[in-house]
Amino acid sequence: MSDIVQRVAKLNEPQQQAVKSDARHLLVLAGAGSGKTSVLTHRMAWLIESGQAAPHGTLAVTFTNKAAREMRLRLEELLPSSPHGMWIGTFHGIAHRLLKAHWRAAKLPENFQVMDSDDQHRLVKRIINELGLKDDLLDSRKVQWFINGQKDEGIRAQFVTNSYSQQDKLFKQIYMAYEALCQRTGMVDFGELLLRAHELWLNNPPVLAFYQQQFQQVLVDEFQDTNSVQYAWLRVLCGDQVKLTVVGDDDQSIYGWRGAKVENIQQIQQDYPDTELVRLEQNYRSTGTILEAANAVIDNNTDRLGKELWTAGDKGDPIKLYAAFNEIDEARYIADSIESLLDQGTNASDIALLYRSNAQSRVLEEALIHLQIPYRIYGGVRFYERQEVRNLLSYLRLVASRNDDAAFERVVNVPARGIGAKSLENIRIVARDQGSSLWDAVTFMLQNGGLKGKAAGAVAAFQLLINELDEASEDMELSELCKLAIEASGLEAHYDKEGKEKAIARKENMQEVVNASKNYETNTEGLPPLMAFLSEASLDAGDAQADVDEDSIHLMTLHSAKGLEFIQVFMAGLEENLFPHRMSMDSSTGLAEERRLCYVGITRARENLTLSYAETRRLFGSETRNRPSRFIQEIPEELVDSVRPTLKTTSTFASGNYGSSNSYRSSKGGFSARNSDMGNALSEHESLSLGSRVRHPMFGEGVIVSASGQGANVAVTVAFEGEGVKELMLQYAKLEVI
DNA sequence: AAGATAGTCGTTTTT
DNA sequence: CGACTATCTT
Repeated sequence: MSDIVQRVAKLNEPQQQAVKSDARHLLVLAGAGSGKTSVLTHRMAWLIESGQAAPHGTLAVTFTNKAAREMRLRLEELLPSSPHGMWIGTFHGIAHRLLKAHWRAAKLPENFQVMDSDDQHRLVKRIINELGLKDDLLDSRKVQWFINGQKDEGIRAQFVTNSYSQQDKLFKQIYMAYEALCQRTGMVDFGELLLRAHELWLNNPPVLAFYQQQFQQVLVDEFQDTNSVQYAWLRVLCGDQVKLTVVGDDDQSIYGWRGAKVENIQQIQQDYPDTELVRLEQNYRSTGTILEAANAVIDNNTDRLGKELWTAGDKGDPIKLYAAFNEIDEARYIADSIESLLDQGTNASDIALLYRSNAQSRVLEEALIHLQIPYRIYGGVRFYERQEVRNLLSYLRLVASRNDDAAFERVVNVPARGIGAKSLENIRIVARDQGSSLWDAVTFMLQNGGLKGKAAGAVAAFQLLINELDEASEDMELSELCKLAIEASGLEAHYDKEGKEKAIARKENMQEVVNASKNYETNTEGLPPLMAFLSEASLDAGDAQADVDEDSIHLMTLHSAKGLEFIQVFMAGLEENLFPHRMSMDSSTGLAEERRLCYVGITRARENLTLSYAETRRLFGSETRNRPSRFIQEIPEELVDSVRPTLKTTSTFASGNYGSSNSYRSSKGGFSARNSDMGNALSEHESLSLGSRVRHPMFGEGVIVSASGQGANVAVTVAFEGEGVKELMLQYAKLEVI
């Protein structure tokens, strides 16, 4: 106890108030870098050490697995003994745990399986087909989006508001069929986990009472990210006994698109008028300059709860801004900068490279590889989303649950064993007609001669394979079962045949699954190891599996960067249409959320922040020109140091694509953006600048639209009239200025 | 039935 | 550009 008292004494005044509060409901509004996680973990330790909560009576909810792991780690440092029995996890993870424990009360099969969004999308497509609704106008992804949106709001198919719109009626019809199929095959999607967990409380008073008895303290991190169901679930759980602490920051609400409701912060004060409010506004993370920039940007949003971060620290270095010719130039600049940081002795792990969308990572990676800078990507194509990993897991899922249709469809013919589209279609029809899973349909068809010779044999062999794996699993460790599945399924031979680099990587990844499974051979909270492993695979992206040892820089989206901090931060791609992203630009709420995302990005930096944008960017196969992001302009000029000064220019930025030289226009007006300064690439070639008209002996006349490289390696992109866009090395191309 | 090839299409963020 | 589909050839 004395230990924690001493530690708490080191916190600042409002932090201590939050940690020690004995209010029944506590709302902590915590700005970026104000010690939010620290307050949360200290409070948990405080509550336990002071006897206000038993370890197993403490429930802490986070949004990401990373955050949950981090919290556990920090608690281990604070508590004399490891936090045994505490409930720490994501909303989804905790919902899953509850449903596994109370599957009967939740009206689920004991071996229900969790679907990820890819499984879900396939299922939606299948239903659209089966209902005979396949139509170019019906976008399966929109349907998926719709279903998830309804579930986020806690609305089951039958309660979807009736609408006269033809589309809404269709959506509702598909949702109904989807719900029925999931129930029939024991499949649960992400939204369903939360919805069921909520219904578990509502429909089973004894179960609810049990947990209300068990939990004395519930704590929620990143509360601004809770959606309607999560909030409802919390409210029911807390009843009029359990104490609730929530921590959040309305300025960091970046998941509105996924149903998150910032309003929950106000809602909780309405629902519980006695809620104690503590604000944490002192920032301990960033320099004065970085903080000022962040404040200036977020100040452009209206409807904020109001909060101004301040720091007692130094102003620090100015923010760097690099205006790149194109995305390759941008990547090169960033990689060069990182290299010199490393040369100066910065740890790679103190450097982060952030971007708006995953698609941006490839070019950046290439530049890093070129300079042999070790990096690690979070997110992107996640480990458990890789094709070979999913295939392997599908075999295991079938072992765990024969009714797992998603897994069945995925691997019944992978590797190819002669069960083609026709056979599968027949199986689907039987399954639909008798309302069974695909597996049961096959069993039925085999008994009744519903499948013809070749396909019948192949399907029977497949069933036998799964059954044998199941039997074998009885007396071997999980990792051995994985190994056996790789061999017996034929996946190993399948990828062996490809024999290329890719195939080798695939086999390595399958081996990685074997390794990962070893962690689940013991200590699985009462679940059978296979079950525990599979649900973890669905609920956790598997980021933790990547090589943790090497000191490497971090690459990730701005979204995944939330909650983290780095000494050096690079934010790439600050261009209109990319950041803010074009998909969120047509509404003021969308734009405000992009701005909060920018705020999140800026506040990740402790000492140095480098922003960059590219004047032209190759995206979706064609060259695009975008203006610098409005967020750049929102940062006070005096805080920014332009690496390549922006001058008035003769060119303008077209807002859309342009493919030929015709659409490249010169104009006097508009935005200030550099290009005639010629920066690194063109400065030695005095007569050339972006926008220069040139003549090539072969291609004729054209306009220079971008340039990159240095010294002898300057490359220019020229839009030739009639010949299209070409990239030329300046030292070889015989270009003549007109 | 399976593989190869051509052609189309849509492109954010994540548990 | 690349993931997915439709169509072809074997």
